[in-house]
Amino acid sequence: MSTVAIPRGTDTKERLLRAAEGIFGRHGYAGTTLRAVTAEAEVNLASANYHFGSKEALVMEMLRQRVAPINEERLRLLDEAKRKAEFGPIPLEDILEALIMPLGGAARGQDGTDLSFLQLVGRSFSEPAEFMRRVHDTFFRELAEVFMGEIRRSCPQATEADLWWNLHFAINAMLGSLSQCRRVEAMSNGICEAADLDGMLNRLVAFLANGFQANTPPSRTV
Amino acid sequence: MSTVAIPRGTDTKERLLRAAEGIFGRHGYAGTTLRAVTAEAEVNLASANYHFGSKEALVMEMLRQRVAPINEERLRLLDEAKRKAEFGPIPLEDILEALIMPLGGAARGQDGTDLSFLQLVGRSFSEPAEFMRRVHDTFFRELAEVFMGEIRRSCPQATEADLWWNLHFAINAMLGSLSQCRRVEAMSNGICEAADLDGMLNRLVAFLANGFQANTPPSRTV
DNA sequence: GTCTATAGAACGATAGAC
DNA sequence: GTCTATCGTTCTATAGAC
Repeated sequence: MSTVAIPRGTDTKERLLRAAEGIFGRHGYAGTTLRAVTAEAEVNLASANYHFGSKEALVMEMLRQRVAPINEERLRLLDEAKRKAEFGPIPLEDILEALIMPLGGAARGQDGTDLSFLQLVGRSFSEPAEFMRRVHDTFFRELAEVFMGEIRRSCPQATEADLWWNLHFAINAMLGSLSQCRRVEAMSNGICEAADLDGMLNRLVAFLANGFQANTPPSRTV
Repeated sequence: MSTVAIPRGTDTKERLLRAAEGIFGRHGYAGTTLRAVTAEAEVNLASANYHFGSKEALVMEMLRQRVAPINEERLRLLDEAKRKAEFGPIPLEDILEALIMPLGGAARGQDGTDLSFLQLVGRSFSEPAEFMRRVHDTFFRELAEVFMGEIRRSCPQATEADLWWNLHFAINAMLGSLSQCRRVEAMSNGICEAADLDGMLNRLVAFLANGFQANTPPSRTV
């Protein structure tokens, strides 16, 4: 059930955050109980409320600490790509790489690839809990604006609606495909391996870059 | 909070299924309580267990009744496209339309477009609950095999790994984008309208058809 | 089939000793 | 900061009257 045990010597607050990450990623917010978190963290039940005040605050803090560095890395890579393009339009592939690759980096811990982390990120986006959607929207909205600025410069022929729809499809394809990456193994009878993180991410970038070429389609009847 | 009231005269079992659909779509399995379902259905709390035996059985039955007709329609459209192509390779757009458009049809009830239904379908795929993933995999695996057969014939140049990865991306983009379609409105400041179901689905088909052109990408370092 | 009532377990949160 | 103990709530599920 548990993944890798949290090392001894880690203090209670940190143990709680790490345990919450695993449980929340596996069971979602409503399915996460403080009893399960404190058991996995091997700390007292009361310590969760002592350190964070509430279940909601614990999960929020966990999410914030995890998402913030990823977004920073995304902006760093985007900036790097901008300079590489000598401040002209950035190739679409490079923009998508800046968006996607930091997820791979964050999933690669010292104990090898941690696919459950991708599940965590995906779940945080599709959570039914209202407060979580609000926070995640806030996190993501700024980032989306910045990325959209570069995408717009790289696709001058597309309309605003084209661009936003395609970005919407790309974001959801990214989060869904990565968080559900175990399914592709079952579906393909093992032909595809989710553990090949680089292969997966490169394929995803290629798929989305192609998808982004789609513009307003002609009306279609089925 | 509630959507459209369930009409009078509907029998208890049906009322429960309809109410479960709304609540589950909005709050997920763990967040769905029989109290909320029976309250929305305006029936007695005990009736849920009387008619279905358990919360799990109720949600399963609701899902089964909803997903089965959609999959039938998908196969019907695929067959129609096959005949239209005179049993040669089907254009990729037509295959994707057969996969996607039935979701739009199912979301269009007599009371206009019901976007919460798309949320329900998306949620059923990303549910953390183990039993639900198992069932959904079963539902979907057969369908994926059939569709993959046609996709394979339409993309003879692609490797098996290419095809399965791209199908994986397409399925997740479809479910994620549709179930989270409200976000695109917020993100784009109203430029994109999720209520324009046809526009959304046509754009999605175009995006995914382009994405599918992507094959094994060259190794890439970031 | 539909109700009331409640069993029995799990939940988040907290009071208060150490 | 960490514990035990427990409060008050909510949950699924069921027993039993009608």
